[in-house]
Amino acid sequence: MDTSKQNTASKILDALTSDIIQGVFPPGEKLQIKTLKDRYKVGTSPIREALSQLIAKDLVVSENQKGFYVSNISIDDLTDIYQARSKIEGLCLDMAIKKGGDFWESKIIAASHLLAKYSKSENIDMGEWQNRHFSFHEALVSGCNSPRLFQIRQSLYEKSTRYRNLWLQENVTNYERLQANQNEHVALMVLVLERDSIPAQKLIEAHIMTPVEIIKKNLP
Amino acid sequence: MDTSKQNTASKILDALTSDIIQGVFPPGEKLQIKTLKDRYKVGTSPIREALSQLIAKDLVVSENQKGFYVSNISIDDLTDIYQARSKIEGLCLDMAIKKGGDFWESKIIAASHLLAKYSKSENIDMGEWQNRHFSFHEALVSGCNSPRLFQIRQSLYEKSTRYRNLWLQENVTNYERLQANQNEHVALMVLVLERDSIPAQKLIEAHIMTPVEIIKKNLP
DNA sequence: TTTTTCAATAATGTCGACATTATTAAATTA
DNA sequence: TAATTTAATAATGTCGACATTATTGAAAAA
Repeated sequence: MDTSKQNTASKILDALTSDIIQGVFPPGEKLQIKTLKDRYKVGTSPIREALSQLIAKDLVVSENQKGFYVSNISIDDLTDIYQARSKIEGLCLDMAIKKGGDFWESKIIAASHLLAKYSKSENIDMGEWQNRHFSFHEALVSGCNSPRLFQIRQSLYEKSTRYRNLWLQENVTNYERLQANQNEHVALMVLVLERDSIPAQKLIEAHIMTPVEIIKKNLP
Repeated sequence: MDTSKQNTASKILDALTSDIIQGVFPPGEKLQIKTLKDRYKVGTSPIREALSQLIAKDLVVSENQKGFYVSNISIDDLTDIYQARSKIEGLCLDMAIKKGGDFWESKIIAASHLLAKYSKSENIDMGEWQNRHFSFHEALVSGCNSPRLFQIRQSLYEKSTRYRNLWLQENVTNYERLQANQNEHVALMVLVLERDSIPAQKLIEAHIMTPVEIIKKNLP
C-alpha cells in the first residue's frame, strides 16, 4: 500500500491501531491528545479522527470530557471474541466448501505446502510462521465469497490479535504444540478437500478455541 | 438516552446515521462538509469525526482530497448483507436455544403476544408494528449471551435497514403477506420453545431471506 | 469543432487558539 | 484530623483561518 496517498488521519489510524495491538499502549491506558500529538507530530484533528474510528472498532473507548482510553481486556471478552471467531470461521468454511471451485482448492494446497514446509524447518521465525499460518486459514475460507462475513472475520481476528500478542511476548510456542497444531491443519485440509462439511466445521471451531485456555492462564 | 451528555460529534453521528438510513442522503450522494456544517449548525471537527465513524461503519466512503460520499447500494450488497444476517441470526438462535433459561422463554412468549395481538388489529401503524416485530426477533436471540455476536447482528441489521426503508417508502405491506409472515413467527416460537435447534435455525434463515426478492425488484 | 493548456474557483484537510469542563491541590471549616 | 469548599491547573472539545489539492471553465492551439 502506498501510504503517501493517505491523509494524515489515515496514517495515524494505522499507526495507532498497530501500537494498540502490539501493546505499546496497553489495555486501559489513557490516550492523552497532547501525548499523541507529540508522538506522531501532528495536530489535533487527525488524532481525534483516528480515535473516532478506533471507537467504532472497539479498540478505544471514550467518555465525554474525560478523554480516550485503550479498551480493557478481560477473560470474558477473550472468551467471547474467540467463541465468535470460531463460529464465524465455521460459517465461512461451510460456505466455502459449498461454493469453492478448483482455484480455491489449489490455493489451499499451495498455502498448506508453505506452512507444512516451514513448520518442519529448523530455525522458525515466529513472524514468518504466523504469516504462513494466517495465509493457510485465509485460503480455507477464501471460497466463501461473502465480503461482509469476511470483513467480520477480519475484524474479529484483529481484536483477538491483542490477546494473542500479550502472551506471545512471553511464551514461545514449543515444538510439541507446534506439531500437534500442524496435524490439525493437515486433517482440516483433508476434510475440506473431501467437502466433508460438518466435521470440517467442528474441527475448525475446536482448532480456533485451542489457544483460549493457554491465553487465559497468561492474562495479567 | 440523555443526549445532553453527548458531545457534538456524537450527536452529529446519530443525526447523520439516521439521515442516511432514512434516505435523506441517498446512496452515492456527496456529503459536502460545508453543507453538513450549515445543516447541523456546527463546526468542521464534529462533522469530520462523525464521518470518520460512519466510514468505519461502512455507511460512508471517502477518498483523499475528494471528499465523503454515502455508500452505494447494489443488488450484490443487498444479497450479501441479508445472507450474512440470516447466518448470524441462525447462529445466535442456535446458541440461545442451547443456553437460554426460563426468563428467556418468558421474554419470547411476551414479545410474541404483543406482536400477534397487533398484527390482528385493524389500523396497523407500520412504525409500531416494526417495533414489536423487532422486539420479538430480539427476544428470540437474547439468550445467546455473546456481546460480540449481538453487536455484529446489530450492525448488520442497521445496514439492512437502508435497503428495507428504500422500498418501504413506496410499498405498504399487504394483509396476506403480513399473515403469512405472522404464521412463520408462531412456527418459529414453537420450534424454539421445544428447543428444536436445527429446524428453528433453518426457518429463521429462510425467514430473514424472504424480503430479499421483493426488495430486489424495487431497487432503483 | 475538438483537444489541450492554464488560470480561477471551490472544496478538502490541517492546524493552533479559545472556550468549556474535569481534575488536582490548597485552604477553610467542622 | 477529616471533610468540604474553593481556587489553580490541566485536559478536552469546538471553532474558524489557512494551506493544499481537486475541479471547473475559458482561452489557445491543432
